[in-house]
Amino acid sequence: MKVRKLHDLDLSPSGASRLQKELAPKVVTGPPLDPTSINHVAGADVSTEGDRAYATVVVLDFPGLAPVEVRGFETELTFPYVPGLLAFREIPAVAGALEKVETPVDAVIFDAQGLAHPRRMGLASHLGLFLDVPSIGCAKTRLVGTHDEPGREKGNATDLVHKGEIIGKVLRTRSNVSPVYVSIGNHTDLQSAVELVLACSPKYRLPETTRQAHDAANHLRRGETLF
DNA sequence: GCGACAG
DNA sequence: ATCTTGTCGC
Repeated sequence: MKVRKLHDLDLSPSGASRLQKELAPKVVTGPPLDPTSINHVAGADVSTEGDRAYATVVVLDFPGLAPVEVRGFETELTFPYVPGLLAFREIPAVAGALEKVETPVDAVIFDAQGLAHPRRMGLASHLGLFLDVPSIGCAKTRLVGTHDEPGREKGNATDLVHKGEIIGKVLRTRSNVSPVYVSIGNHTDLQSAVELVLACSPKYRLPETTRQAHDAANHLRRGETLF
């Protein structure tokens, strides 16, 4: 998969925050995704151990969700975890794994926020700026924004609002499980993002993409086999 | 100043 | 993210 040349991410926290503000206007919201034309969906995740990062990307056929390709990339972590600056810590590792993907992918779902970020530049949007395919953010917990509790049945969702803007959706992917936070990464719209995440979560709370990528990342970290 | 805070 | 046992509920 092509990952455009990314700028230096080795900045100071304040410099990183400034960069996010100037990149935010570059995100393209829309157009909608046509599920019919989606043949492959990818999921990415990172497992860490000390200062080492183990990133993986799993490509699943769609709508079957069977894995067709798994890639891993290991590198050193140079940036600390700072709420709001996760991209600067994990992008180097994830980008390395994405570059190894050979299967044509139609959309990527990241285990992070997209526009649902204080400066509208979560990892899914940031990395999405360097990809030619639509990206989506699907996080397990909230970073910013307020929302009402979505209905308890699968498919229910409420708006995630921040500073008067709808920055994402709080989606119940299964009945009676805690909801996930879905937001636009780049090159797609919120409606499509929600539908794709739902289509990828037929059995578990988290989409199959993130579940499998998470498993693969742990395998990589423990030096086990990747598919 | 206090509390919140993706992974 | 990672460290960790049992336990409550569908």
